[in-house]
Amino acid sequence: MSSLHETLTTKFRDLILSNQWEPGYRLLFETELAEKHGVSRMTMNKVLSQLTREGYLIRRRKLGTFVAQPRTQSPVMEIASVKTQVEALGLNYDYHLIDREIRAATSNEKLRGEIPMDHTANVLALQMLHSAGDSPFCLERRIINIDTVPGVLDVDFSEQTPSEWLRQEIPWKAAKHTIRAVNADTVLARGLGLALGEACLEVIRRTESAGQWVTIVSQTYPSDRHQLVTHFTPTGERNHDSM
Amino acid sequence: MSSLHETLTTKFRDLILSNQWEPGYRLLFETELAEKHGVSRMTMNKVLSQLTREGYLIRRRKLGTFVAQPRTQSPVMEIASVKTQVEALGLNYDYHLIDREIRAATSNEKLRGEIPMDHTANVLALQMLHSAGDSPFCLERRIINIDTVPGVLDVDFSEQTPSEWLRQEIPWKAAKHTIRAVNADTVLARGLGLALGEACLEVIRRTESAGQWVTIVSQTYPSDRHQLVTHFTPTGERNHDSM
DNA sequence: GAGTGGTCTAGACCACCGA
DNA sequence: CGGTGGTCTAGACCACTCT
Repeated sequence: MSSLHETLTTKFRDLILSNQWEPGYRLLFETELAEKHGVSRMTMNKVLSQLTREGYLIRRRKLGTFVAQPRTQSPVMEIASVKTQVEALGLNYDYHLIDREIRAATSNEKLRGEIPMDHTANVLALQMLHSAGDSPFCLERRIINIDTVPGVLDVDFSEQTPSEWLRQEIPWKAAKHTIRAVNADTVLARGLGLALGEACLEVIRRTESAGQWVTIVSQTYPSDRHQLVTHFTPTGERNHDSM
Repeated sequence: MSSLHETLTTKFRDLILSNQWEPGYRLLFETELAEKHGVSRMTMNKVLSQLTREGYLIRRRKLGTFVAQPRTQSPVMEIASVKTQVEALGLNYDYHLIDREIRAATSNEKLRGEIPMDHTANVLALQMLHSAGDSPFCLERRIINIDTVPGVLDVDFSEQTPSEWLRQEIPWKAAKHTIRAVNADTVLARGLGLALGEACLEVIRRTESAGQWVTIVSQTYPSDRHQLVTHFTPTGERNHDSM
């Protein structure tokens, strides 16, 4: 934390994560930044190289250094995008909005620790079904924090999935995934066309941006239509696919 | 791939991954390495710093630079270590070897692509039950590639779990996880004390080292006793817990 | 052609830590 | 105290790419 390049690295990273430097923003040139912050060009280069390695910046000769677009194509997001999963299987993707309501957060949602206890404002609750080639593929139940996503009430989610819309709207978000197995209850069985009690894989994703929760989504798949695949290396680099 | 420091970085990384530089091995000092490879100290420092960031090296002033121990404590391994999971719950951990046999790989295992079709040698097949405070917690079914783990046939796995033993024996291994939901069949139901058909979370891990498969393990948990948690950030850094 | 990032060097000073 | 890693600098040359 004490060295010059580390200080500058965290400073720049924070500016990007807090969206004060928006995706696409062109930074000053390396020499200008070095002079402005009173360091040598080598030191500033260390900072910019590191942030480039971390994926925050994109550098192009002659053009300059730019804040990267958040990785919408990253393996993380592949898990999220049901549409991509279905199309990867060579099947027609379709989705259908089942329900949309504006309501208070339930105490159940608060008790699970997903929403702060003192969150009193209403949330937008959506329920939808993703299908692959005429057969149901995934039942999605989502709530959205209206405060953190201004304008969300005006969007018609019957044409664009909330996942797609939010991805464009909220850059640099962090997520927590919880994965578990559940037996199909009546809602799931009817929605997904399964027998009661059939094993399903449920992926719950809680998304944060700038320290605030944005959306919480539960996506439930029939076990025979979905599994998660993850690759690990000893140093902690990982890749995720969905199958 | 063309720059000096990148070439040296991959060269050193390969030496570590292939175990030619074993964990704990002390490298030459920075100045010596620089001279030996005909580069400046700054360039060699870039190489060593990068590999330290990646977790391959550990550097200590005055002592020197050492190859790191593979991360036995990493989040990846936490998923693997059932013992750690149980103890994190504050429960007594115990495990029991149910079955051990030496047999040919089944065509089923080969067809799933987990084992090369031309693998004709026998494998060691183990089946065991992990329990948490007197109640069953996880049913584990494992096969081990005898060729890649010399001495495995002499080990008594009734005292030490194969997971622990293999972790010490095979450093720098890569793994692929497949996660899915299954209904409890008769074997699972009896082993885990569940009703037939209850939803279970199955984690299948295929481990490789130096390009060869080492072990394939399936760990099945009752859905109410286990779920996976994963944290994501926009740049692709991830952390895994198990709950 | 011109300007930017990419890389490398030689040298320097310092902090830390083990002896 | 001495040696090692950690860091920073000033300067240099090159490659790439846009104009």
